[in-house]
Amino acid sequence: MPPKAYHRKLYEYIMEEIALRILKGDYPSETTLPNEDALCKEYQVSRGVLREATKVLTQKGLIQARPKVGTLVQPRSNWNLFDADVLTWKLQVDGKVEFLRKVTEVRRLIESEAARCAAERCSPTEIAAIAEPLEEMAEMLTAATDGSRFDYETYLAVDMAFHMAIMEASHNELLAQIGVTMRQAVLSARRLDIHNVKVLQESVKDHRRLFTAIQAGDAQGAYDASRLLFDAVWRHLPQR
Amino acid sequence: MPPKAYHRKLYEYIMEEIALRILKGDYPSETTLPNEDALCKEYQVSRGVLREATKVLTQKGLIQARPKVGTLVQPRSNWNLFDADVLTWKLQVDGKVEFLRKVTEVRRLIESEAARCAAERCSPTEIAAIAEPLEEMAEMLTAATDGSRFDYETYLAVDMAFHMAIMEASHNELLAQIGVTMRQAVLSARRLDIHNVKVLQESVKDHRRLFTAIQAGDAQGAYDASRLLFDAVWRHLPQR
DNA sequence: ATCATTTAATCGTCCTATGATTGAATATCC
DNA sequence: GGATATTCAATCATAGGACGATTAAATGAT
Repeated sequence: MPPKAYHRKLYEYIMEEIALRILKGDYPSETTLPNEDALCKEYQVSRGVLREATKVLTQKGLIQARPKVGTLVQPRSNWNLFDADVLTWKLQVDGKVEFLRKVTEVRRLIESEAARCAAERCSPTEIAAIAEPLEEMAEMLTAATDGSRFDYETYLAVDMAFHMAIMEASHNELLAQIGVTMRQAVLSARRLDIHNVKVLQESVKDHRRLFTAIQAGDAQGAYDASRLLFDAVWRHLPQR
Repeated sequence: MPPKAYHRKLYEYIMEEIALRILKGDYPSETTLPNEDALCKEYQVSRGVLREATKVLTQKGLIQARPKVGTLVQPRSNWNLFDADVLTWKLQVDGKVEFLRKVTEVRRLIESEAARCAAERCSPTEIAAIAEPLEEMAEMLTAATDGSRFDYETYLAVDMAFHMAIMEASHNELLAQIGVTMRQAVLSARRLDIHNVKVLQESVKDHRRLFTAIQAGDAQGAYDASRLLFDAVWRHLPQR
């Protein structure tokens, strides 16, 4: 069953397989998974591999093994929501819009605060690291006036670099990591989202305003600009 | 070596053992751990157990295994900071004060926002769930005027219950989980901190103000009250 | 000197056997 | 008959050994 083409480790494949089945409800909460031997047969892997997969899933809060009774699927309230994988899985197959709104709520909170901190604390080097992807974004969009040859994937990567640079500049690695993880989770889940170049061109103005405020050391301005950006994100969120 | 008294699983013991040695610098960043056979001998466990431990540590971002070269200790920038274990370990043996300040910074951000959301959204049931531990806190402190028989551990648990109830009432499980995890990490790391009953009695007023605002649906008031509480925490943080 | 080949170290995977834990069935005793 | 102790069986937990896959480094060929 395990396709030869995967370069990921076998246990990662099995882990995701089981996780998705839990997410989809194939293995309902509060019930037990098939026992280890059965799972090994089903997925055609050794017990060692299976156990590595389940250990990690345990750590993510999806399951909990007990001798004699089996491996229990944990209720959603136990899931480790700021595990990058869980977040991605949940956004992909689960509640969709409602949860996405909650993630966005937290992202706005975190990233705006990071912007404020960045304005207060960042160094010239860090300012340059923020400026560079910003310029690239602007270039890509002006070059895209003809409508065609616009590489959306690349644009997303550059946009990500811009925001990551700001979070790094907050000098609070905890803040940065929360923000980056959530941004990545959302990115991978909603890839093909805003294809409207015009909307993106609008948003560049706001990006630039955010950068200018950080550069000027204007903490409140940076905070406000970041909130503004998220207001736009909020508006483009799918409506229920 | 593994003490028989542990009820934790063996791999958890080994995992923590290795993690702490990484934290303490016994296994420096960018170097490789001893190979699997050597580690098995050293810790007197089977390879399966060792591998379960390393899989989880990989997931936490502390190490990364590659064939032929070995298991590399990852730089701190790769560590999964909002993994509850990593957070606890880091607070226990690592940078201490500086990192604690950063955690507190994020906690204030998260918990205050949660308080705001709770004020806007919480149900009567949830209000009751917040009120109960608050009353208990007050009782414990008034009963403690004689100075002696004050159970600090219990008090901490009740205080935790109060704040957890608020975060639950935010109706954003993501927000709640970030807040709760950080609070627990800090709790286990700094247990014996404020033993001054008088300080606690002061803080009850602020707790009550926070509760009243939530009960009244006063979002801004709840937010402000929460910030005030954290200002007090901030003042009692060890000075460098 | 450059490139291809071989080698060896290490992790990756599989297999089988045995131990430990614990819920449930059974037997014992009052 | 009911409570308590005992036995049983299912499941995970741990051990140990064997072989495969990957790849950095040593070696050899051009």
